[in-house]
Amino acid sequence: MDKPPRQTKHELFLNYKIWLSGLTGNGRISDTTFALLAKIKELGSIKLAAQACDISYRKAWGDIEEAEKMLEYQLIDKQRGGKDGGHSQLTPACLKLLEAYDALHQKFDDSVEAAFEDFRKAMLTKPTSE
Amino acid sequence: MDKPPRQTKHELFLNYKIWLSGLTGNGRISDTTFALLAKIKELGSIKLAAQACDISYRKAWGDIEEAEKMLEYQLIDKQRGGKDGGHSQLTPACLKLLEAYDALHQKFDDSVEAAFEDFRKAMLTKPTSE
DNA sequence: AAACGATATGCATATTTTTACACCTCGAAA
DNA sequence: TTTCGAGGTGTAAAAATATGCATATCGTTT
Repeated sequence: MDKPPRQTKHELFLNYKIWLSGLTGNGRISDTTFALLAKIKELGSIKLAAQACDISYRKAWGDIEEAEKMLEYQLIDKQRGGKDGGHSQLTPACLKLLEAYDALHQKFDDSVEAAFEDFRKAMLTKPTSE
Repeated sequence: MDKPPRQTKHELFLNYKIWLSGLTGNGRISDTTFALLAKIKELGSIKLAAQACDISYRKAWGDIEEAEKMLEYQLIDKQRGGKDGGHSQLTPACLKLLEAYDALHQKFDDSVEAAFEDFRKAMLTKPTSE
């Protein structure tokens, strides 16, 4: 789920993770949840998306429930029943959120790139105090 | 330990965490470990620093060991024995690392501020697809 | 050489997070 | 009206993390 980290001297890598939370702090929409949403958009099913993301259906469902409770709006239009059992698709609000998050993530990547480059350079200099 | 998150519409907050890892991925130097190192620098003792950071000595020691194993160089000069029992101080290499990390974190904060502002604005617009 | 207190370490016990599994619900299509 | 398979839900098991506790080690100071 996490982006492949960047290397520096001493075989050191920088990693990061971002997530959204509500006021109370309990409840979060993590990277993995967004990945799940993206897969639901692609595959049209929570079950298939969970499999694709290599997490249990139970966790997938719980994460979505938590996110919807936190945001206080629907992320997914869920259709149950039918010969095919059912299917799911993202709500317009969810698509918007997903887009905004993707853009946010991209900006993060760029920023991290720059910041880590400075870090790498700093690690090549002598310490200011002994 | 994590920075206080920023708010947007829907009482939404952005959180993030950064950490360093080695090649294998097992082993990490987290924000809390850097905070611990900073406290050791300030207090001259792993025990006191662990108390100040509100973590167990056991965890503090484990985190340091893990970090040193990962980096393959000493972060702390540990002195055992003596009337006072012993004390610890950061190595020059650790001081350098700490400085570089602090700068990295600051740049990160600034970038996050800007990126989240864009995110917040994006969330106020209509979705591109229905 | 005895004492003191922080470093050092194993291990058993929480706590948190994730998975596994059982079982029910739904409703279009056969 | 029966069937089918995904949606939906509780709960126990498992895995990953963190904590607590006991105990040994070290070496300067007294």
